[in-house]
Amino acid sequence: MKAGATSTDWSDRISLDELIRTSRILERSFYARPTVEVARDLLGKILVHGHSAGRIVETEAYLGGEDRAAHASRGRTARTEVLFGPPGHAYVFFIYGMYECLNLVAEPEGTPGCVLIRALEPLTGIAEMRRRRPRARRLEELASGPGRLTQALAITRRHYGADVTRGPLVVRALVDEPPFRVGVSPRIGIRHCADWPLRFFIEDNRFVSRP
DNA sequence: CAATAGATCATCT
DNA sequence: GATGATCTATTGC
Repeated sequence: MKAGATSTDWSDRISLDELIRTSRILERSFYARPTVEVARDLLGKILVHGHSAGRIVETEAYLGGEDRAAHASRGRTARTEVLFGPPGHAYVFFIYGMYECLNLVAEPEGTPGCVLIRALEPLTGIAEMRRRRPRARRLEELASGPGRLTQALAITRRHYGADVTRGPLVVRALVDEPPFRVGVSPRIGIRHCADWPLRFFIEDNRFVSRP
């Protein structure tokens, strides 16, 4: 693909078999670190659900305590419970009456913090993703956005609390991860702490939700 | 292009 | 009863 072009090539970039053969599941210790580090290091990792998978190209860190944009800063409730539990689990919430957002819990158990997955570069199971998001006209519209990627990978609130170190929803690391530059910016679509630099993305990647 | 309205519900005030 | 970590279609320049 040439830089600047958009893609209407809907074929898989790699087979699921080869993807699994050339990657390893991220263990829980990866997530048991400061949220900002986990958010940055999740870039380039592979999110797999069933037969569909995509490369994480954009994330945001949501902290506890002073971070009023984070759900956890409002305290421990039924919804935010998983944020205070052990790392490496999914925090999925419903918003705007229509969309689900996927987060991965970070920090050691007892300390809240999570990483919002904001955009994926589709790799495998693209036909399946397209079936779930028929409105996507280009590959760039398939999973670039927090509401879009959960639709594309069929992730719902049923995955609330799911262990992403095992099971159908997992995150893997390529053994030979291609190098990339990391960009940093304020988070998108929030009202509190709107200038904190907690959004991370792969520079010059066409699948980032907003350049 | 950019700006804006509408969809629609869990959670909290 | 208001708000929100969004997306899409539509309108207007």
